[in-house]
Amino acid sequence: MAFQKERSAGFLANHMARLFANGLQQRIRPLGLAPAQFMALLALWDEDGLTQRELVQRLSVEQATMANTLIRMERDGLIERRSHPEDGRSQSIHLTAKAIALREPATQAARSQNEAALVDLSEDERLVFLDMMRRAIASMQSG
Amino acid sequence: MAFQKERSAGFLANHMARLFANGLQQRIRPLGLAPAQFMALLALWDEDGLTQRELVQRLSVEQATMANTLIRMERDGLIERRSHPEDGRSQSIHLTAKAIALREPATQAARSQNEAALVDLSEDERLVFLDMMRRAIASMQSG
DNA sequence: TATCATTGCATAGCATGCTATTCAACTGTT
DNA sequence: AACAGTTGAATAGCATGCTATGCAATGATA
Repeated sequence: MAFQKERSAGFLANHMARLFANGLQQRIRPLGLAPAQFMALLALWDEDGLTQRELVQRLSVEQATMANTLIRMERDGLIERRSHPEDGRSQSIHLTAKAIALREPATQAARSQNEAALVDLSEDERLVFLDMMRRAIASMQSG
Repeated sequence: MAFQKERSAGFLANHMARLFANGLQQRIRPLGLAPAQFMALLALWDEDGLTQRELVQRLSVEQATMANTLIRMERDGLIERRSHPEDGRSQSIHLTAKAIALREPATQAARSQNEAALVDLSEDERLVFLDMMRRAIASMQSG
């Protein structure tokens, strides 16, 4: 029996995630944001002054990935780093006024992209869909 | 109302796709394959001798992305290019014996990864899940 | 206290994916 | 045949993500 990519959850997940990322990128590019920067901002809008390690935990990416994203965010004037008073190894990451001001337009762009993706699903189906994704994530994380 | 990433389809899709890719990578690394190479092989196992343009259409990636993947596949001895008899611009992409031999173990690895991801979903739920992903993909492609 | 392990972060190197650009080969039209 | 437009592919440049290393600061322990 042949392996059919259209019946493969992994293939579909990859394709879907690329479309999400591309769509979000189109919408937030005018704001001067890239998708991974937006993800980091989500965590920082919720709680400013996190350390790199805490961002890594909240976004489930590798430390090296976050380090590079933070370099680009600092370059783009979205964050500044302050030395941590209690631990000379770590820094706390703080939003600039520019980044704070982007909260509403950026989250609105993300909501708009989610809506575009789920437009064909009913309200009930959307809840089921999100739940199934969470369950797949949990299975892959534990396994 | 705050934007909550755990309720965002895009955020979950990104996370899920990364876990799929990482899991597949672990499983096919011993075969000397990378995830994007596996995706290209899926199309070529099904139909050998495709052109780069045809691969682009089947896998829904940009031409430049496929060009780079093919460079790595040629480097790794998975494909060879033959000049197209009817069009001097294009080449047909052919599998090597090495790539042909990888079909069974590689597709088995992918099936295994899909199973690990969906282990918590019933057979009916899996069908619903795949269908919802296809619908989200269709919505984002058309919109 | 001297040593060893752990932890937080930076860096190198690579794969994947994108946009933009370039170039050569093909097509169609005049 | 000559020109313009189209198409197939390569390349440059960048973002995101990963693994593997290295290093300095911290902690724990003999």
